[in-house]
Amino acid sequence: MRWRAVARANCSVARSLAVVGERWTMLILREAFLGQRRFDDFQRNTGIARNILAARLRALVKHGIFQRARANGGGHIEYRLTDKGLDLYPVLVSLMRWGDQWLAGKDGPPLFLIHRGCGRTTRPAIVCTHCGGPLVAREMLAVPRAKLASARRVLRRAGA
Amino acid sequence: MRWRAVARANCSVARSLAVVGERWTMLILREAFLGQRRFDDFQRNTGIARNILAARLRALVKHGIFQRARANGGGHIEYRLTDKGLDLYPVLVSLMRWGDQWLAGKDGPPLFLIHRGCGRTTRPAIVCTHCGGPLVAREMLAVPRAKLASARRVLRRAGA
DNA sequence: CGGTATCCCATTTGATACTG
DNA sequence: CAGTATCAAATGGGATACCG
Repeated sequence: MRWRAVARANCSVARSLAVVGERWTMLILREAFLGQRRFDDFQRNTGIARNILAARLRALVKHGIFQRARANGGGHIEYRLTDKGLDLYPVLVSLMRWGDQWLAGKDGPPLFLIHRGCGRTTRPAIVCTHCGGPLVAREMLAVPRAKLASARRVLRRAGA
Repeated sequence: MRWRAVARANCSVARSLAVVGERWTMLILREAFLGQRRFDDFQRNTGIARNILAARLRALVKHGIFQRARANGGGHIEYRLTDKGLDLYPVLVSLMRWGDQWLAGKDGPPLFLIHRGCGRTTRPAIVCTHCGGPLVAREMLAVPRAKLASARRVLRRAGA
């Protein structure tokens, strides 16, 4: 299979990767979440080549992740995260958390996240929206929509 | 900058991407989380070229994400997720959720996640470990370790 | 089954220079 | 500032065949 076919796979992971899985794209998004909005700032902070950056930004705008606009007053050009773009935050945070946990030097994580709502530094976790418990891979079952009903039956019978 | 330098960036996102950010790698991991463990199954289910798959698996083993071993009884060869590998689950789930939300066809998401613990299908979310509230990008502040103390002061003074 | 070995092509990349 | 233009070099990708 060609990589390009991945965009049309019946899998949300594959489709997402087709949009944000290219090299550099996540680092551009990182900068965006850190507050950067301008071409040259993206360029400097990531070290990406200018032509590649231009291509990535174009694609991200096309996919509705950035909105390209002039700053207030008609100043410079800005790339602002749309709602669709902002919604990628969990992906970035998950990557960061994993790196914090498994790849950090002995100084520990370089960056901390403060949750304005509660004013605390937080180590975000992914949880079950029903029971609030942390989602651990081993406790999860992935079921294609067609098999949902039967999977539920089996689980119930098993006394879960 | 060269891409290779990214692995040594002082940023957990960049470092993580250096390990799992290559093309195909996430799709291999997806298969692993769906229960696959064998070369040919990875190959068939992802459509990746065999030589590339071999290279990716080698790298993932080297990075301690897979453990390569013979199946019980000395049968075939298996790639099993280590703890480090299993810990990538949130990354995969976040990608999947974003795709579910923004890229799914009109049939809706192709795959559902059942949390064995509570027996319900769940839509995982990333939350603050302190207050339990959902983490929304706009409500977060990223602070380099060196500026942690001052950032906290400012927040407190602001009455947050 | 679980890979290697080859070979070739396509794409990506990075550097640099240029422009309105 | 926000890009284009160009171009050489590197890498990655895919198909196929082969092997223990």
